[in-house]
Amino acid sequence: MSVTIKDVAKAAGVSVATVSRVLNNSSAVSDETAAAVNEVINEMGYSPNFLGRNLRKCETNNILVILPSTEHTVYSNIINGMQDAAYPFYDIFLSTSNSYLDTEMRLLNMLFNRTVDAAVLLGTQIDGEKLNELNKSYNIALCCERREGANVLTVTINDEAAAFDAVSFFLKKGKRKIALITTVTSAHSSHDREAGYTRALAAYGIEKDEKYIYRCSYDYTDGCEALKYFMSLPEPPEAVFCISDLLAVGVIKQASRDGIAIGSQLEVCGFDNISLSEMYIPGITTVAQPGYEMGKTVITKLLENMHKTEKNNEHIILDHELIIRGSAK
Amino acid sequence: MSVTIKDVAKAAGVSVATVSRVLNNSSAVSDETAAAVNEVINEMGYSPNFLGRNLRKCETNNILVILPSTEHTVYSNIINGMQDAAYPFYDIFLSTSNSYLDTEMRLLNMLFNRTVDAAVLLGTQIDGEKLNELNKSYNIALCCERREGANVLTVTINDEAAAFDAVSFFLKKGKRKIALITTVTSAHSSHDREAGYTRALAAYGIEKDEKYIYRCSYDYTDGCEALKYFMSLPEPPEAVFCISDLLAVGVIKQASRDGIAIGSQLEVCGFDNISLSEMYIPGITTVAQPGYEMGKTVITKLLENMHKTEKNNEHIILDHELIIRGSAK
DNA sequence: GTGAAAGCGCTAACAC
DNA sequence: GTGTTAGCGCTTTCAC
Repeated sequence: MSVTIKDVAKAAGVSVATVSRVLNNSSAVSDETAAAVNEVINEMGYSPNFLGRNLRKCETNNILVILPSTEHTVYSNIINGMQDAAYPFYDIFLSTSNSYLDTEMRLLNMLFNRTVDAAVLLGTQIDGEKLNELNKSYNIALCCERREGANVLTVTINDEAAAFDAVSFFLKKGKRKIALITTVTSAHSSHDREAGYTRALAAYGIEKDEKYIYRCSYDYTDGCEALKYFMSLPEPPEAVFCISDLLAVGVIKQASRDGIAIGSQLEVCGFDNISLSEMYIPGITTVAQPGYEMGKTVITKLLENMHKTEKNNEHIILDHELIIRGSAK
Repeated sequence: MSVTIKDVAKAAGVSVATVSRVLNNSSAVSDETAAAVNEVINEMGYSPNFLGRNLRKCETNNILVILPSTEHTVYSNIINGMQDAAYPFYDIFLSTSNSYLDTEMRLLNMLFNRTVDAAVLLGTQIDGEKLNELNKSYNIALCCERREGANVLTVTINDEAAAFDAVSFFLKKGKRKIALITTVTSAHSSHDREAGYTRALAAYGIEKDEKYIYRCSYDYTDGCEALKYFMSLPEPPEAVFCISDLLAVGVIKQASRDGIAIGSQLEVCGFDNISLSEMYIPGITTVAQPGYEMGKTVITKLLENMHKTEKNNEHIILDHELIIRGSAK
């Protein structure tokens, strides 16, 4: 196999303890010895075997991040924030669950078998009770999606308030027939966003009307179908609030096929501010989450938890922002 | 700490060796003993510590995949293919380098310190010579981007031929003034695609004209700038071949601002077939890479290499496909 | 079919 | 300031 600490010790004429001290910048070693050891390390191309180190120290300095998918660019900023918060003490491993509970649990084995010290879940299928149980024995956190009943460190925006703001934007401009496109999933953010939609309407004395609500999946083609449905109504909506940018894209794409003028005849607002929303024609008005900050925060707090006896299981809420573009000016 | 194999052995009244045999489904253990041990394992909620196992076996069953970024959805299918090829024997860890050589080397430490058994690089900054050196001591592979001088297992499409096909598509339709938008990076695919562009023109007796070539970065705003430049020419191009879909998006976005009709007045072809290219208005004609198959292939071949004495360092080339959409019919 | 024991590479407590 | 040594949790060889 490869060169070990023993080989280095022998070649440098010192004990393995001394080599270990040099590796860990332990103070109690003379400059000359350190220099000599380092020289041997370089000469031999020695790299410490972390399996030995980790076993001994009972920690790996690795954090697992489970993404629902890499299909969406929503997570990009979050990941950058996470990596910046972790560096240089921890490494972030990304893995994707494709939103399957099975896959999530399989990935969490890395937590159970000590391959990683902690895990962050971005949109999990695991229920609150199970999360609480996991949180007793392991270091976990949620990001982007809260989970009902989970008393676990969580970082999100206030989805209800964000949706309220988006829909209020339409209302303030005089729109009254406002549709909603949402998803039929267990994702809590969808429910919260619908609640914000409902509250905004109520604030203007408008009752939620199920015929203006289209419930579907996440795909952009669902947005296309939604638009067809809305336009088939006797009184089509004047504005559509979508709980994701991808759905908004579908709406606009279908509108372009059907000759409906987006921004004038029909206004559209998305959610997430993925890079696509700026690039699309027209640009898509949307709600931005502070992704980088969310990622940085969740890792920072998680690391704190890992080095404390008493865990902080708070739900941290960061500020959202409405980004106005061509689809709803 | 947590429950160990020793605890299980004691509770089950057997030796640790027997517990280990049960864990590894070793044949030489009686059914009764196995059942008893498994019961204790479940009761105690025991999960083997992989640090111990991995140290002992000198392998982790983890593979590191270094992505340039998670900003782009190009990699999504590739990753799915990789995971399917690895499952259930290996886990795939994703990590992003943001195309920094420093970060790549830092991530490769996981290879040196035995945190992972192998690494796959999707677009690396590391030069061929260094890759060859790494390939001597470690298990590595390239995917998507070949590297000049690297005699390392590599899976790509034939970028030169793909670009040739795309540009030939324009030529066959009678277009003669065909522009190219490419990137000034070390990415080999860009050079190969430019070579394909040049060869296609030459096949029609057209000499490459630098005024029809715009060299920039990867961002979609570069595509916007490129279009402005091309339209400022005395004889603007009739078609534009972009080495990425994102650049094509920029071109089309700017065209919509400037009132240039895409698909008729100007045709545009991208590269990669990211999901956006289907969703855009108009849909973007582009070159598709067989992402899933590429990911599956590179992991399959890499695993073969890891269990052989003689490494297979071949360059595997998979088939590309031209996808025709509204931006160039 | 089962157990005893060595040892993977490393760190850290203890001795000097 | 440095060396000796135990031991982290596991697998595996060798006895029996």
